[in-house]
Amino acid sequence: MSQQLFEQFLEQHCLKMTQQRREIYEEILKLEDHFDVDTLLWRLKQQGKAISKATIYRTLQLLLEYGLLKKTQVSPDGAEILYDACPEGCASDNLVCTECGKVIRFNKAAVCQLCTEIAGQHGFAPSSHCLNIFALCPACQQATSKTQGEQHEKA
Amino acid sequence: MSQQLFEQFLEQHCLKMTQQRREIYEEILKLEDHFDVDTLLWRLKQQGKAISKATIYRTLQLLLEYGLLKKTQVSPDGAEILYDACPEGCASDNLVCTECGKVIRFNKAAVCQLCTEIAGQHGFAPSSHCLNIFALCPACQQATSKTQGEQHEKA
DNA sequence: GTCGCGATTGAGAATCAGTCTCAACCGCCT
DNA sequence: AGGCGGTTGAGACTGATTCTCAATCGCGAC
Repeated sequence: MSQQLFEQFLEQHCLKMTQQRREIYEEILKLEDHFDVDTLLWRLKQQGKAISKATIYRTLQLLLEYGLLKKTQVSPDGAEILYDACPEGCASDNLVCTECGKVIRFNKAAVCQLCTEIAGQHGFAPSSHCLNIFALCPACQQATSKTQGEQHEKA
Repeated sequence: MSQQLFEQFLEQHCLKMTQQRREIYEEILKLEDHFDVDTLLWRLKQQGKAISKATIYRTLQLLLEYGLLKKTQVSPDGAEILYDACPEGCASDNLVCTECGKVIRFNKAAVCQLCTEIAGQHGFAPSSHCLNIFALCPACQQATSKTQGEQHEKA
């Protein structure tokens, strides 16, 4: 996804490309996969780009509306929500480590197929989906098994 | 899921079964599948059960921690979050109508299998997952196709 | 190049969901 | 019945997000 795409979107919807929108979007592209609003705010501030909170939220709102961004729940109890830059059309899913919060994005045709199938069974016309798999990453598995060696019962 | 189960959980964790907790949990059982905090608050108030906001949130927090409840994002842009009563162990998924917000819960072994497989491919040890399929329910499909008959191009 | 209009912005106020505080209260064990 | 510690309620508090509105900017028209 590029600046061009963003500009196209703005134009299509009779919106203006402003300095602020450009900077916010550039920063999102740099952040790649996923980020939270605080990080974005903080990084822009670090670069002396004094864009107001309101503008950042407004821009994120735009991106969400046009599907250039989506929100994702990154813990089973719904605690944290990150924004997740999302290449158009592609419903990318996340593999989230429940311990360290590491997120791996992936894109499996099988998931889309399954969703379409399930929706079809209920007479629904599928549009998109959102799958988060909560699991322990290799590093955290090691850490955990070590700890369990010491105290074998749960704390 | 029943009151018994809840009592077991409380006991296991050295927590007391109070009038308030019982009433909140009863109401959640009545609400079945999914609900939001406002609905719960409102319904309890309707019944003259003047349970404070704080207590309700505290109880929900408990249920979340012990996995008797989970949070679910019910729109692609992450707008609404519902609590979703969740029978133990079973990771149930949702089919959500993007138009009217109707939610259908389902439970497909194939989804779990796929998640386990994907996690495995990345060396992750799967624990749970959360899948929401966003689609148009039959009723809303009809409504939409009618509208499109009148104005065939996008608004 | 510059004019003008409507869209956009910034600063801070407002809102709102959720959390915290702490004294009063209650469940449960003895 | 008595007492301890967990639980509750009311409302203050917090922090994220949205709103307000005057000042500013982007961009098409001239």
